Amino acid sequence: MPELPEVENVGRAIAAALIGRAVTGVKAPFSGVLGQSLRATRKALVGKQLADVHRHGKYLILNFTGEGGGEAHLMIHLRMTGQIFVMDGYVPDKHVHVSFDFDGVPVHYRDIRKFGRLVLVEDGRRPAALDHVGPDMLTVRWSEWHARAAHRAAPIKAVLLDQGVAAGLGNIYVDESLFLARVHPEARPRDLDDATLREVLKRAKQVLRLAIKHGGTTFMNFADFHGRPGNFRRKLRVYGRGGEDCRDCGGTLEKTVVGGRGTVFCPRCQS
DNA sequence: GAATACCTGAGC
DNA sequence: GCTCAGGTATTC
Repeated sequence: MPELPEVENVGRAIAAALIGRAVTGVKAPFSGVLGQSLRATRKALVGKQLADVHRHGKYLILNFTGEGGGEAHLMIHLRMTGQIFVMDGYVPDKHVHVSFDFDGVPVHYRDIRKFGRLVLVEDGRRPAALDHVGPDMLTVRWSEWHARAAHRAAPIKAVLLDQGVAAGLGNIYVDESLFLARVHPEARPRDLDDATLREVLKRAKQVLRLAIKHGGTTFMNFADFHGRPGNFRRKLRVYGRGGEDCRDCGGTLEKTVVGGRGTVFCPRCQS
């Protein structure tokens, strides 16, 4: 499941491989993942070159510029199973829904569940589509996050997943952050003191940074650009380990549902 | 603020 | 053949 670290790595890979190259063609065997028609997408992108790649939370925005100064901005959200491949010899299968040609370099968008979207937007950094999305989790300041989160009565896990508070955490890294901060997923932010909340934010940023460094987590579907899995999975402390031993205290990790999501935590360490 | 729709593959 | 997984938009 791509969350902020996986999206960051995809964005970096796209930037490294494609900046300076122009879109020369777009095909879409399944155009349902496009926010606009294939025709409109072609019209906006063909002939323009990739100038930079911007990430906000789990959203990527590819910014294009044309010869005559025209611009286009393609916002990508991979949701659950979206992948982008730029590999020599890659043969698209039935899950590849859109393929771009960048001056002869093929770029494929693959998405088993078709949840992801590639949408043309009007702005390269803060399009209207992101109005309801909070600041990026990696860079949000304590004061800003505190103002948005500290009064909330919902379980802290739900608040961390709420992209309107701060954007980027998904189910994996929320469970990991709360374990590292030693906070119970059902604890309510308004009942927690500032030192504890500060610890949660600090640990969330720490786990995101570390996961970026390790190429992200491959659990079900994530693979980088070249088809390689991320290797953060072996660093996971709780996610996917329900019923197994806590790596800190040796107790048994518990699996429950919080805010409608599968949740793993250590009842002894996170009290 | 909670339930539902969107999808498909994996694992019973 | 059924259930589960889950990010987000939408709807109650």
